[in-house]
Amino acid sequence: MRLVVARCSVDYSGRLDAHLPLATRLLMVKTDGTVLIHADVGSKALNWMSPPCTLREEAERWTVTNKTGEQLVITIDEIVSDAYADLGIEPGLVKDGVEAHLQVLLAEHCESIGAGLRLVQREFPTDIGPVDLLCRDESGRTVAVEIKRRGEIDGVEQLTRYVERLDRDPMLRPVRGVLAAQEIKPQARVLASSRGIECVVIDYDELRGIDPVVPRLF
Amino acid sequence: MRLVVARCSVDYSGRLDAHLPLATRLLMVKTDGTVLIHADVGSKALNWMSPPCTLREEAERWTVTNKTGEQLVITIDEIVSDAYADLGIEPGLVKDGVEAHLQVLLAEHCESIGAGLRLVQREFPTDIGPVDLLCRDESGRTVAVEIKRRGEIDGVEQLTRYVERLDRDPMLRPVRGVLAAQEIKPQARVLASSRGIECVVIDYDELRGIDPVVPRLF
DNA sequence: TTGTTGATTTCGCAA
DNA sequence: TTGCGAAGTCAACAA
Repeated sequence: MRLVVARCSVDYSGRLDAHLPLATRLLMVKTDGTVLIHADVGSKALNWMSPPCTLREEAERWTVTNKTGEQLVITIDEIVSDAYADLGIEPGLVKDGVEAHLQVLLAEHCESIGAGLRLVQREFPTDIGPVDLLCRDESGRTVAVEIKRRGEIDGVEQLTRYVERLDRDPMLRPVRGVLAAQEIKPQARVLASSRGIECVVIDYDELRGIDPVVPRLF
Repeated sequence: MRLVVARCSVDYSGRLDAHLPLATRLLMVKTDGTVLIHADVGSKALNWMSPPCTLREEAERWTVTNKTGEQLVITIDEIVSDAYADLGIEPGLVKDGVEAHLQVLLAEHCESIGAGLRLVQREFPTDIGPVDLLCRDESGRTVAVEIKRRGEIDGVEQLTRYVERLDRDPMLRPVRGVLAAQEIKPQARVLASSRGIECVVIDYDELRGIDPVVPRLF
């Protein structure tokens, strides 16, 4: 990785056009071709080019291009420092607690979504995409469950489409919908209510505690 | 800005849990508190903490926390280098070609959306949010236009809600919907069709060429 | 402070 | 390769 601190101006032309006036910034050039331009504030780079891309370095003009024709032109006014660091390989990030884990746990413990719920199938296919969980309740009625980490309006819309679709199948009808999430936004709750969709808040830690089918990753 | 290259392992606990095994990485500490951890590949940081947050630095343990209780713990095994650079203030990024520009241009040139279309109002308010453009067609029928850079399912859902809402107003009824975007995804097209919503693809460069009402920014 | 929406979103997975 | 959905999405802006 090469770390250059330089006074520079930048022009990006691609999906949109963007321009950075002359100022001192950090230019990060990675081994895979990635170029990132950072200011001393903010968690996001001001400008960047994602790999695969190539850097052509001239005297005071760096040009980074990718095969889709996007271009990043860095005009160097003054190099403040220029350092190289050998970082070696990256073992990679391990994550725990994403939507996929929640789905696995809820499939194993349907009763956390509603008393007496039994799993029919995970990722039940419909012609507009798979429903997260298809279940039956105590009375044998079909229940379509949409799982989200955070329940928002989009999730309610998505579930509405699934329920509408499944409800056309005489073998499944009548179908009710349940939105299960670790957190449900007020607006989503209102919309769900008006659509006859039930909202259930899931406690991930509690759920993981019931039965450690999926051991902690670290 | 402080740039530290170090062999370290990292644990994040907050919206999820994440772990980085021991390896050499770049630690970027910005003046506003931002901490970013970069490997030598990829355009995204492996781990980070966004401001406002505070860094507590102990011998071999850096702890970054924010007020919502998220925590980033960096365990330092070995410091390879530690440098400081004064970047000064950032004048900021100037952009051209985002959705807002598209809306301005289309408001000026409704005929690009459909022959004979006349603008009634931009950002026409409804009780569920503003419609991008409200127009009338040649026959005097109300047309609600939703503008997106990329037309996807969300945009169709959004427009559907607006049309449904506007259609309740006797002064506007009957209302038809048009999704105008530089690019429209197949699934969005299918859903739009089933909802009776028209899709129009807009050429931004051509549109800007018609009449340079909005001069180029740089 | 909360909510909504756009983004050069990025990223991963599956068809 | 393309399409689609999740993300610690982030960040700007309005209420």
